[in-house]
Amino acid sequence: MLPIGVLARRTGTKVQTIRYYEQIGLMPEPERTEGGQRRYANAQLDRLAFIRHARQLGFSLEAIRELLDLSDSPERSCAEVDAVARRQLSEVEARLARLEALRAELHRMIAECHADRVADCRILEVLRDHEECLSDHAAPAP
Amino acid sequence: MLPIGVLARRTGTKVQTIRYYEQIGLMPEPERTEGGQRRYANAQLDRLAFIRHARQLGFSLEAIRELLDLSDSPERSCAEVDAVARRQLSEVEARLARLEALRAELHRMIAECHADRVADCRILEVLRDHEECLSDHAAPAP
DNA sequence: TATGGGACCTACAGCGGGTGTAGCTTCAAG
DNA sequence: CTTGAAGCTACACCCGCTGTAGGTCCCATA
Repeated sequence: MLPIGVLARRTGTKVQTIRYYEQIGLMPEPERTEGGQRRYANAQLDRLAFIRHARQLGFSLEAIRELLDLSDSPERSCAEVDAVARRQLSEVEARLARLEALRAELHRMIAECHADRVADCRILEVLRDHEECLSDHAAPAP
Repeated sequence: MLPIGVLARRTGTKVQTIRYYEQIGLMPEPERTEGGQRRYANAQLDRLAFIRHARQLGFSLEAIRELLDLSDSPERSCAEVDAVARRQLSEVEARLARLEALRAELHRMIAECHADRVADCRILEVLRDHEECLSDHAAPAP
């Protein structure tokens, strides 16, 4: 039975984050010592590792909740898991596309500026005047 | 003198967002009618357009504050403006790199899964077991 | 000039996904 | 038995907004 700090170290999570996951129902309430401290079984360690890994891949906590639910019913079709992963992939691809447009615009802005004084700075000019901007870029990555 | 709603429409900003910018000191306090409603001059319209455009390019409100300050002193060197833009560019590039790694991993996960049942799903397996993962990916885009 | 209804006002709560702090209590090694 | 690290709860805060409640103002039309 592991105390929360060990769980934290082994999964690269902050202690507060683990308590936060418990609060939002992503981690189950663990056993407690007589003094009220949390003690985790190995299953909880695995679950937390799963959560962290999915977070690193950019899955939202809601998507992770869904994946965990699915993973608890091993006889069901894995098409749903596939769908969650594909959705995540297309979100990542959308963000990539937006960021690539931003990179291009920033590049252009910077390359165009050969001024010395702020008054003649192309960068500020482009920011001031949307017309000078090539893309009508979408919002930045969330 | 424009009421807040007109400013909002012309810059594609929500009314609440403009009030929020005022609250955090990014937009100046405008004049008011006798009844207490905000009335903006054209300079404020330009300033808001600048802010929105910079936001679309992914600049943080802090960076925008810096750019606005710089743009208020036209005799200064524009090297500082350049630095802010380059910083933004490298942040965008870092996010791009991370997202590209994530995309590759998600692709691989999805491609490898030919299972029917959740029990044999490769996607969940990879998520469960970090060792199966190629990259030791950084955190997702913030 | 009265009225109606859209636009405006303030104040505050909430989103996601945590992080940080204060002020305690508990655990375990020496 | 002491001590200090680690744990506990409760709450505030980060960013960048967005939404809501409950009220007030403005101005075009009748």
